[in-house]
Amino acid sequence: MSSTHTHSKKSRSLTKNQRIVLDLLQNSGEPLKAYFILDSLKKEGLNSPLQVYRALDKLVKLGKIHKIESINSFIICNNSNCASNTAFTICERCGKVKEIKNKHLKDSVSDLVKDNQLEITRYNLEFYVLCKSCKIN
Amino acid sequence: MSSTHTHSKKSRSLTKNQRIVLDLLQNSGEPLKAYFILDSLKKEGLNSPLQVYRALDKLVKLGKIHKIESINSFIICNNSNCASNTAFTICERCGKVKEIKNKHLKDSVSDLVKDNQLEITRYNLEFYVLCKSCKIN
DNA sequence: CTCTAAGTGTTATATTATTACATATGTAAT
DNA sequence: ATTACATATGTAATAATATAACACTTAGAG
Repeated sequence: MSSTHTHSKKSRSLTKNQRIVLDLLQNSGEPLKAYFILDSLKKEGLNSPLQVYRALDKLVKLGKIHKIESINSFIICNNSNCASNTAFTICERCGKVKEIKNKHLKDSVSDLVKDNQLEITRYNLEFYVLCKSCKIN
Repeated sequence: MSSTHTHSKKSRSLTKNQRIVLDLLQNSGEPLKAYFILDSLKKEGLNSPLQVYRALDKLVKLGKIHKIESINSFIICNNSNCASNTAFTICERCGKVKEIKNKHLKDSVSDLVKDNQLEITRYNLEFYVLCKSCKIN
């Protein structure tokens, strides 16, 4: 169908499936599970787990989303360019997840990685916390 | 049966299932998957996944083993008392996993956690690396 | 001995993720 | 435009990982 709209030279533009999965994660802001994403996007035409996993894989590779390993969930990347490095806090009580934006923390990690002569290609840091509202109650 | 051997007051002694799972992980030294453990211990009398998962859960709680989230595997704890805090390197090429024993690194993490006013209850750090032998070849 | 917490054994099922294969699409080079 | 190639798609089947539910047993404290 008339594919003459402005797609210019950007081979980086996302496909339809990648787009709708990214949009959902963007709008949610929370970590979502693959099968929840599938259910949510049935009406958009997603029918099988594979369609979701393929989109997720691609988005992870592009650095647009992250996988939080310990809860098998995916979340939009809030940093402009964290590449494949991730750092999260996860509330042990309510499960709330936040990406750590703190540049100082990330720099510190980078430093201590160097100090310890680890040749790191990337890292995934999961800090379990008691979040503010859970601490109060 | 005669349970008159010296179990003294230590209610901390492991049960049979916990024991054989721990022994397997101890002897292996590598990360093992739950269903691999199940297969390996069929001859010892383990018949169902649940028996394995229950033993693993308990051993994790006791701090005797760790779960490496990103590969759904379990590994013996090499540190005397890392509680539930874990730090691993994972080779991106061969998959080899090593627990980071480096006290300096762990101290540094603790420090920067304090510096950043994160109230951490525990953490799981996964550093992806290119291990020595993979770097050479 | 009795109570209780923890562990066991088993079946069934839920959740998470991949394999395989045929088809379609986008991009670049001819 | 035609070919070639990498990437993406759609679909069905299945693999891999983990938990629920239930009846029963064991170990240790009082």
